[in-house]
Amino acid sequence: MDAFFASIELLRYPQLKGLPVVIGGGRRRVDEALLEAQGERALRFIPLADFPRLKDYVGRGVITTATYAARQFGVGSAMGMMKAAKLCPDAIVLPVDFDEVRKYSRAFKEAIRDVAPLVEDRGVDEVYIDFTDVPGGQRDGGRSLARLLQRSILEKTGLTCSIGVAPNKLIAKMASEFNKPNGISIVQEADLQTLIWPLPCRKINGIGPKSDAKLAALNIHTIGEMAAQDLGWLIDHFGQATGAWMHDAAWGRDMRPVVTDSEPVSMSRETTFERDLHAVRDKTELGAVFTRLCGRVAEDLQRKGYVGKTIGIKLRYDNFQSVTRDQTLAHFTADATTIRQTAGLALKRVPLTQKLRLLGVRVGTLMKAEDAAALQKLSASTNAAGTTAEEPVPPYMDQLF
DNA sequence: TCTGGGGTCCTAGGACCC
DNA sequence: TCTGGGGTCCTAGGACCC
Repeated sequence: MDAFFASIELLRYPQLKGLPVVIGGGRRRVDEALLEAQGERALRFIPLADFPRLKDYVGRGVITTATYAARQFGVGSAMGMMKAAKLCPDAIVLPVDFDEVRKYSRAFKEAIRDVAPLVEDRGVDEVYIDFTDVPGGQRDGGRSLARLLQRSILEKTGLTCSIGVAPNKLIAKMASEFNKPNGISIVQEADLQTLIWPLPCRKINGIGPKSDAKLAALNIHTIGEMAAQDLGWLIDHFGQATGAWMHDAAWGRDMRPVVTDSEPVSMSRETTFERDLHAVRDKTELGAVFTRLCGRVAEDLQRKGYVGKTIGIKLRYDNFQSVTRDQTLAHFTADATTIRQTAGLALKRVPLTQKLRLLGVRVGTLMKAEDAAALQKLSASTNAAGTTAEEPVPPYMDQLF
């Protein structure tokens, strides 16, 4: 989806069309005052001059999306708000409306599934579609179907998207970047040398800043240069798995299927404080935040019907260094109190002399709550038969089952 | 006035078991 | 007269993605 979060706000405030607008996180809702003063309904009609500007922003947020007009100023995703404010002080800044984002996310995916059912979720604003067997999918090298999808998404959401069509996910992802916004790009196997090889390695989904820097140090800057390396040489420098993957990627080879359903591995909640907190001096505040995070994770698990076995905490010191601690329970849980207690034990294993800027809680090794319940019953009956030692059922399981 | 939040996957070491 | 070869589970950190 093109500039997804920003485009959603533009539907609500059409008067912002063409202007530099950034959508930013941080819990300081810059438009709270506006909302209070005018009410949600009236906001649509407020004059431009009343919208909050980047230069007035206070807080530690980053930009999640910038409109194309804002990008002209060098402002982009993941950039700190304060830095962006220097580049484009008069850009209008709005907070992410998560409910609205989820709503449009569901809507555009539904529009796609109506046409092509094999869809892999890649986050709120991105999907892979396997349209090998969709009627008409092969016409025009896929262009007809891509156009149909764009039209249908626009009709149902008012939003535009960019589509890359290719023989596999790796190339399709790169192709989708070629014609933004509202573009279609078709890349066939024969186009590898002309369209893919000249690109910087960083364009490969999976090559991040670290790998890119390492490649650059080895004097490899383009995908073509990567493809020219021996498989053995890449393995020597990047290890068996990564080296082999890099070689395949550079040659446009990717056999990964489009995965239409997958189970979550972990659920987490984390927060960056408005100011750095000290474990001792700000003990009360920190404790309250910690408990709230545990409560929210528990809520998420219960709402989605999962239980987990590994409780983890994450914290980030004022120097931005992060540490994590894990603790695995004997039983699955989704109970806030159990999570809080276990996370508390994990927190005790971490040095707390330095100030903290972030605290997070995670629950991993997830299982569907109903499967865990079935498992519980099974082991209970085994116990009754006397084949296994009796295991006490911890109190939080009562609540669950 | 640096640097969000929610995820996945990989690696590597150690404990422990047979 | 020095110490195997699996396998699994757990933990910590880090790269990367949207």
